[in-house]
Amino acid sequence: MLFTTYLSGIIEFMFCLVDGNNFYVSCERVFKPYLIGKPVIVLSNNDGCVVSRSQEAKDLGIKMGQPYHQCRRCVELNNVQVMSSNYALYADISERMMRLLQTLTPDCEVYSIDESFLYFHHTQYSSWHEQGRAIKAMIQQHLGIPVGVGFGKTKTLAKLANKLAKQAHEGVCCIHDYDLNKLLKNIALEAIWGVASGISKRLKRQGIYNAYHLREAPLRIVRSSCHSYGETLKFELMGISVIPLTCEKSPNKQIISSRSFGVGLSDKASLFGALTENIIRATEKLRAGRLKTKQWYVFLQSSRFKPGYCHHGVDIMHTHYTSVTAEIVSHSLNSMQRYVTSDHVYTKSGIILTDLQLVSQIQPTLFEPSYDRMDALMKACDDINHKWGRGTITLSQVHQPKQRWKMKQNQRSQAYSTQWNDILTVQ
DNA sequence: TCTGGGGTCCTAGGACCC
DNA sequence: TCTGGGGTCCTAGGACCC
Repeated sequence: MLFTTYLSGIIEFMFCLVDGNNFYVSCERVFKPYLIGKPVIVLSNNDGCVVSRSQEAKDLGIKMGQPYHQCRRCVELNNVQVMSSNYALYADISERMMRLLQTLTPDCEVYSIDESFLYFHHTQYSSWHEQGRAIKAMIQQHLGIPVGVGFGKTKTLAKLANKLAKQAHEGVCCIHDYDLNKLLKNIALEAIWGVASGISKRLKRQGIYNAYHLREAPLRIVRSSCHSYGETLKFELMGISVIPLTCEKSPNKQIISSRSFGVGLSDKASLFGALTENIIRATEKLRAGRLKTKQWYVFLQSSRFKPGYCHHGVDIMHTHYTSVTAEIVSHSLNSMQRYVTSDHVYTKSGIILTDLQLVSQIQPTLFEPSYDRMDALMKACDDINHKWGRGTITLSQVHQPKQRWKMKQNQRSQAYSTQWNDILTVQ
């Protein structure tokens, strides 16, 4: 286990977590300023669940992950503005935000679409709080996105500081400016990064009820209930950095593409069309990561909320590494033939690519076919689709009749920053 | 009526070997 | 009647994250 040397007062380093507030809602507000100050929610694919809420919507009691149909009445009564998710827009704003943060320090780990860990050896400002205010102002000025900034001697403490920052510290908090003992006594276990109901239940059985208890608990106790994971949490809360910053993005270990249809489907053309769409998306990601796969899993499943739930999937082992869409489509559809009967009504399809390998590290076998021409063709298709928009060239021959599996996205905003046709017009 | 999607890491336990 | 011990590898499933 690696420990970062921590000599208080001699080395003044700090981890920092910058996190976009209500990120998807904030992205929508950048291009629709009339949404500012109003309750707004963003829905998941198929307009199924709530995945982002403005503060006003949170105050109305709308929960994260809540099915839309459950809060529809509240939405109507309070005139909540509802948006379908527009991931192209969020991903683009995210990329701009991360690029700005990378100008502050090379030690920057993009952790998710809306948050990054930064590591500072020292600050040129009068305090960490001032540094945080400067970061907030920079993101606000360049992108119009409000962020929270938290500082701590470990990633776990920075994460905690970020949470506190959003509650009552003008969006900035350095956790070491406060009486840490007192503070941790008021932090519930579930508020700690990496602790959810399962682990908290186990810790409570040992008499550990808050962050302070966990930090002070004997190693033997945390080990017995949570193995090395509990140990990591304890050290991180003590201010001893155990979870390192990982600036280099490691290659994916798996790639998933799955979608619900919105309606139940049982006809072969629609189901194979949906599966093909999944495979096209997954293989595009595969090639974008300069990877190939030798093993994958395709599946069809029915609604979990209806009686007679079924899940049918096939594990496919290929003879060699490939990233050719048509090849994966053809093997997958052949294997799924037996499950596509009129007896089954499915609502979701998907593919999981596993056994991924970087193209540069693949050792070809003596008897496998040459992929040079197919790889070149795939690259040309990807380039064209990237330049002229997804779907300009279809990567599979499967007949796609009415596209009944297409997502419901009734309230989607435009792709303001990634599609020429959607660019705002200034009068 | 309507209930998301995409990831990682860890552990227990089975299978197998000598 | 009594049925070893130590090791590796793989996988399913749990737990967590956003």
